[in-house]
Amino acid sequence: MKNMATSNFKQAPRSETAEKILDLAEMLIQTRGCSAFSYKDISDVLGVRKAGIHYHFEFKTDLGVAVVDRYTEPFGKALANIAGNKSSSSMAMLIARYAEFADTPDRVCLCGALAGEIPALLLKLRDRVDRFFTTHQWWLAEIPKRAVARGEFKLSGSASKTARLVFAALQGALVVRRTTADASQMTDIISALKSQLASA
Amino acid sequence: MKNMATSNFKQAPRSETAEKILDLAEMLIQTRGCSAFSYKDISDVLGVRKAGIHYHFEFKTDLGVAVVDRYTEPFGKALANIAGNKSSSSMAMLIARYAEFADTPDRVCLCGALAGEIPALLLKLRDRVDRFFTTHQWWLAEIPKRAVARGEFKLSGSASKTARLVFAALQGALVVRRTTADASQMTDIISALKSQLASA
DNA sequence: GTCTATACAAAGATAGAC
DNA sequence: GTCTATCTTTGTATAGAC
Repeated sequence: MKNMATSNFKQAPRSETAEKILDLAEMLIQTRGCSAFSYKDISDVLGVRKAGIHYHFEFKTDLGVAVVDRYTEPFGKALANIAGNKSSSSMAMLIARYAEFADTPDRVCLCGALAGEIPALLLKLRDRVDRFFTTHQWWLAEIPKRAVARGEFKLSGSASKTARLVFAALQGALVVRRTTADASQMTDIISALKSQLASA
Repeated sequence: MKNMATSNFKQAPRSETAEKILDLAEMLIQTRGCSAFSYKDISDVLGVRKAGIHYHFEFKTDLGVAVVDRYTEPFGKALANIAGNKSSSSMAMLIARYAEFADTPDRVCLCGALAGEIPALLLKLRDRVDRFFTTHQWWLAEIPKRAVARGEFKLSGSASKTARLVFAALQGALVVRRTTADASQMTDIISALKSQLASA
């Protein structure tokens, strides 16, 4: 787990079209999943032929990897930021940040969406999803540990188990919310999570 | 929410081949998702042509609906059973049952998998997933309420909020576990969940 | 460097053989 | 009632035009 905090995915600067393709692909994966979207979905919107997309991203898996890398980077920064914050509510900040980041209606966490079809993905992409999850759960354990060290609150159970619960609940909440299209699905779960943590 | 407990999906008796198709489709949806599997995946195993599957299930959506209905029925019965049980550990039974039901490595909850690609599904199938989730969360609120009524334990927060947290955590746990292929992902979350509920 | 025309395979579904 | 042969559309990818 060494150097987990600083693992990064530096990205080459990209053309404007490439960024638009990434935007659309990200949205499509989050709403429909990776297998259910095609280059046509993207080319239709951009007004080029399907093959035009292949120039920017030769294979679909490459496109998927690029989307994940771009998605992952600011997320990791936000977590590091929260961990460094010395104020008294880092855990709440963390949950809020997480919820907000995936706050677009109909979207789940990008990596949550991909995790749902892991066996259908090529290894390269699978690894990215795996890494995203591992990193996040590491942070979710690390942040409360630091808060405890600062005397912010006490921890009853194991930090890593609690971290896993929080992470799973957030990922699951995004999925459940989608079926009912009911925003309270998300807010209820977050409030339950907070009150559980407060008493821990 | 009336009659939620008894909503049922009666099923016509089916040929042996049809049952085999359902078995395979269920497995494929749980591992790869609905969009990522095709009739060919099934016909290859069964040793018939793709069109042979279409005889048993004319459209892919029909197959999906049949899979969900078959999956849903015993699940609902198990929940009703647990709710009726007068022993002292219904909540634990519930969680155990839930975990066990989806205990096959690499599989997530069937409806969790489908929820991940809701916008890519036809309405008929979407409704089934929606109903599964609604029913389950109803039970997850109802079961602790009954336990409280029997003096099994006290409830600090709202029952329905807690129910939503439990449900989301279990769904999320199944997804997260898959990426890491680490069984402790599931057991850690369940144990964290139980200890949270015990203190509630 | 950017895109179009085209190829090739796989998808879902129909019509008809047994 | 059960399955095969076949059709059409869509999906991914290559080769080549501008």
